[in-house]
Amino acid sequence: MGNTKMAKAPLALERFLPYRLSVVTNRISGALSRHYADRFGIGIPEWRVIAILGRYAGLSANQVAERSAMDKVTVSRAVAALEGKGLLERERDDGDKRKSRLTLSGKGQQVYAEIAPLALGFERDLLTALTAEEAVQLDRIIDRLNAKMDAVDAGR
Amino acid sequence: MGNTKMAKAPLALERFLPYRLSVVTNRISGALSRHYADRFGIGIPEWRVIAILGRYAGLSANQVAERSAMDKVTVSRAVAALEGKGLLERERDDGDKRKSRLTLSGKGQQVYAEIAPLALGFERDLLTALTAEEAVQLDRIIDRLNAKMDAVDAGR
DNA sequence: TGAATATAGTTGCAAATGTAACTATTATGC
DNA sequence: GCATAATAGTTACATTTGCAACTATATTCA
Repeated sequence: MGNTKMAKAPLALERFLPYRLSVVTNRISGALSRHYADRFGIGIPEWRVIAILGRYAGLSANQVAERSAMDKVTVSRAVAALEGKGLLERERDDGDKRKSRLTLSGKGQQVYAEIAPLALGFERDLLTALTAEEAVQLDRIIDRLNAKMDAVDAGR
Repeated sequence: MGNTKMAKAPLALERFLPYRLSVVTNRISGALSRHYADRFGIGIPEWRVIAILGRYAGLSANQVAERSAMDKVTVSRAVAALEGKGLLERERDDGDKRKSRLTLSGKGQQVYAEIAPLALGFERDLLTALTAEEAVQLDRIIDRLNAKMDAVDAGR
């Protein structure tokens, strides 16, 4: 104990995990969003709402927020934007008038049908950078980091 | 071939890698930045500039931008903010008057000396969620994804 | 019942960020 | 050596985002 040679690990930003994660993630998100921003004129929040509703029609805005890990303000604005573009319809819930059932319009479903394969193609291409094993590892690692963040958030 | 049962993989947002990466990364960045935003009143770009200059004093703003993966506008604003807070000093380069040598002031070095261990501690805690092996895997995976994005960017 | 509390969703305002245009200085090529 | 192009850094503007406050409806429980 008290090894006097023990230097403090220096902080090298380029080796710092949160930094590294942030850089690579932003590069990936940026490239992906350029795809559909260019072609469809929609941003990430709108795309997420479409992706959710494409699979689970009739959710409320709050349910979309939960499933998309976005806060309700972001969802509210994305929903308003999509409605304005005629891609989404709201229907007031009769049981609880605070809520709305959200569904993609026909046009919205068309967009979903075009974007979903595009997104999956992007993901497939991205995964060519990894071996099948690494893809599995990454998946598990993300789960563990999320679990860790759950714990961190819990103590707050 | 032609397996008629082969359904198109549906797009499940919660399994979609760019989405998963984005969510976990934002959680981590958010938690980390709360640490030093609360205590030191600085944001991520400023923190990155401090981290770089703490190790490499005298770089120009552009060199900081390269090493921190931020664009030059972001760096310019972070530098101006840090200068305003008295954490950083600029010295016009005599050879090339467009450039400045950037260094942390004494106060800036103090802040660096406080934040660096805090950040490393956060990283260490985060890594308790992973085995040593997984940490190595994640490192390699990030490198490969970055290399892939290099290739993507090159074809642009 | 009805006052207090909680929930769904929206809006307003301020801060953060990105793109493009701009200034100042330096390098290049004819 | 001068016109053109490149580079360092800043500024302006438009967009995005996040937080807090707000409206409307629903729930609780005294």
